[in-house]
Amino acid sequence: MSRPPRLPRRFYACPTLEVARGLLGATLVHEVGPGDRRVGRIVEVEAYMGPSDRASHARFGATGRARVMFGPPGHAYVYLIYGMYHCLNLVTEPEGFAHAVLIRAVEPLAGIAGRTQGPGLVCKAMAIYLHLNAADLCTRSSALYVEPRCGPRPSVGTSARVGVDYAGEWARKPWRFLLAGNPFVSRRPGVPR
DNA sequence: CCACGGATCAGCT
DNA sequence: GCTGATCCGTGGA
Repeated sequence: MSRPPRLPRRFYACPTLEVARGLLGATLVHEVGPGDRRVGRIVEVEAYMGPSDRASHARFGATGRARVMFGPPGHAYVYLIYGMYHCLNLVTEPEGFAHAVLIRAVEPLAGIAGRTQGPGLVCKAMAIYLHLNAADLCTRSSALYVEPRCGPRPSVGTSARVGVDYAGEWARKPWRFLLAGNPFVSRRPGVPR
């Protein structure tokens, strides 16, 4: 019995906007333990475009928590936000570029209890915490990984990124991508809560 | 050392 | 629409 393939490192090494679009419809898997396999379809992501992107944690350089983004692609960047939620990013582009894609929402497929419409809720529902920071998504044994989308290319909507108003013109870049009309997207494009 | 604010969310007005 | 919860990285003194 063969398992579905994991997205390989060469997928993550591609230009970040391509990776972000390519992740939509793909399947995020966290094998927490025996009998606990949490699976969700990625329906909303955001691209963070390196040190020059004033909305990115990489804007301060390869220091502190952001160091993982400067490392090789295909690794998880997990951080604590507001002292109580976690956010999952997937590191993209070749080592040194510090680009990443934030997973903002998934559609529950298996093993998930609770809401998943927002980056903090995704991590809570899928038990993704700091222990997975810097985890490699591309090895055969990794507990966290992404399976490629199967089926036709989905209809993709875009908007400005959420919660980065402090970043000036960078906040207006259309680097949020979502499955148009999917009910598990965190909020409608352009419509505040 | 201390102050500030954040890639969030739930709950309340 | 606004606010509080609660930790940690950054930047200034």
